[in-house]
Amino acid sequence: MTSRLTSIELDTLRMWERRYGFPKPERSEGGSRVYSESDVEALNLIRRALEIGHRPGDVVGKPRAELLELIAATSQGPSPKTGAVPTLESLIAVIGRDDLGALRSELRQAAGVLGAKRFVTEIAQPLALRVGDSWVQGKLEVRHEHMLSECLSTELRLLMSSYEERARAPRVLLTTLPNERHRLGLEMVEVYLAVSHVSPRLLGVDTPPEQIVKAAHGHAVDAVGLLVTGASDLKATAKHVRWMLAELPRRVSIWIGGGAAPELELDDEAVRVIVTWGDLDGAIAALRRRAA
Amino acid sequence: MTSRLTSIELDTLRMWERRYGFPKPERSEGGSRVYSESDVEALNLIRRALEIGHRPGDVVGKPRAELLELIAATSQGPSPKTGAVPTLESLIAVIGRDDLGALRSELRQAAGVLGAKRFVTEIAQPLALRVGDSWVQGKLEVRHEHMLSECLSTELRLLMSSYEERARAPRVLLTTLPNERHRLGLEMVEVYLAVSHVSPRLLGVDTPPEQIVKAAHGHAVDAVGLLVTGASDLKATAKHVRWMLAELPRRVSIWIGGGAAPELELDDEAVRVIVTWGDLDGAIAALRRRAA
DNA sequence: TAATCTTTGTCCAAGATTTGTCAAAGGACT
DNA sequence: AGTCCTTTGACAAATCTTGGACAAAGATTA
Repeated sequence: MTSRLTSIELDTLRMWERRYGFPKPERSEGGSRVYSESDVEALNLIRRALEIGHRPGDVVGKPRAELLELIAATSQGPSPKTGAVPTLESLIAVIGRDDLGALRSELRQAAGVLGAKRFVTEIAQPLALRVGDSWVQGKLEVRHEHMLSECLSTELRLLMSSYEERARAPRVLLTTLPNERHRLGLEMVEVYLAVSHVSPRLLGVDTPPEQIVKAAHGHAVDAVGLLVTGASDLKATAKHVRWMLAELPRRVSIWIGGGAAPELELDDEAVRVIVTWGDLDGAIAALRRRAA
Repeated sequence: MTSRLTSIELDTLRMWERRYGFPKPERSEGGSRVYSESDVEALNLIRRALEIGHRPGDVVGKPRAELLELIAATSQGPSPKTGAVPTLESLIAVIGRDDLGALRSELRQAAGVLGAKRFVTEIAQPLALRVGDSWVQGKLEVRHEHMLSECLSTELRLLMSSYEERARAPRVLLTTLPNERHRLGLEMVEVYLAVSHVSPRLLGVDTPPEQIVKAAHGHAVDAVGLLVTGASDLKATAKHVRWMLAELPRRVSIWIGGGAAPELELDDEAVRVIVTWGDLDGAIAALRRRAA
């Protein structure tokens, strides 16, 4: 029987057996190789180790425990708790050099040292702001902003992946209205909420109001968070929000965040305007009071 | 009476009886074979075992218990620890229920069991396709597609985070031209490239051509990969690509992927049209040959 | 950057075994 | 006669085995 269970080429298996002495299957009467279950399991681990960059000579033949350790080690990455946090200036310099590798590792390190919350408030948000400004001033270009967005997005999602869903936590749906495509801010809020023991439901950007309302029902959320930047059409946004206010149950409040949020001038007690991280803390506290 | 209940050729059954002594049916007065019910059952088990890849000589004649064990071992994975991979149907059902938590954990598990490459080609890409179709058919709604995009994006970036930068690997810049906002495909390609030991540089979507060219220089890439879906303006895209061909160094090739890629009809040896994963493999191989 | 060495996957060949299909010939029944 | 099933022999196709050879990818060095 060919061991197709591992999606490893037959020739490769033979070569490993010849060179490294593993796997060493039993033989049936005719001489055919019969692989044991533990061999198959080990081969699957080896395959994963190879995918993340290890070399066959180093991993083929190692015991299961060691393989598991290897895989776990790289998937979480070494998080040195020491070392200086990079400054915004140095990060901007790295971005200007198109140095993707350096940017990634600096951000990763900052996230490890500072923790999720401070990474968002002290690095991610101000850095995005400053790079945006630099672009306006002509010091950086669009591609630099794109590169930073990608890296920050990756880091933020990495941070998110370590948070477990909490059963009793209040839920907040995060999204933007049509024609508003700034996803980065949403992801920062997502992490911030997760750290604050609120369960965020990120729905992506550019979502029609009726879909937001349906999703609010489907996810049984306690609040809907919208991000509004200067790029949005304020009049259309205000109309959409008013429509949603009428459609949503009364216990669901609407959070409107972003620089352009105050300009909407929506006057309703179910609407909360959020500009600073402090405002967000306030909104979270209000949500908990209501729940209690 | 022929036992066609098993969809096994008559001659084959005879041969098995001759060679392995199984099945050994009773005879009617005239000498015709009369198969028992348990024989039929065993033959069906054997057929399943053969489909998995076992050889007739090894499985024909084995007792039922052993056959069941063999089938169970492979159908639910090599060991009890690694459970079954969720099917596309079950995933779509989870999405339709707005069950974010379940979707996340199913995807995470699938990625762990299948490995990065197979997760992309067997889960992420087909699932995105089917959910898109379901949306068109009215079975799912936009918010479901949004939710899936977010979850897939998270998983893909998680997979990316375990790859280490390779010094000598060829580099490919990944992005889309203006007004093309499908990022998910880009992220799938990013992971696929990383697995293939090519260093991807994801620049985000909606990037002006002159910025792409500058980034290609800044990152010193060997190829520029663009994703073109049906949503793109084909004429504008073709114009942009031709402009970039003139501006980029000759050694930098342009990869054009996505369903709408062939319709561009760009005839240039520096341009590679990529529709299937196999095409991508070919492009990677060509890149390596050129580098040597 | 280019040259060199090591590692590693794939391909090839020749031989042994396994395995499905075909053909021939005989018997039983309609 | 014609049909169906039987037994038996033969054989080609497929799959496995052991090795050798080689080119490509990666790491190392100058």
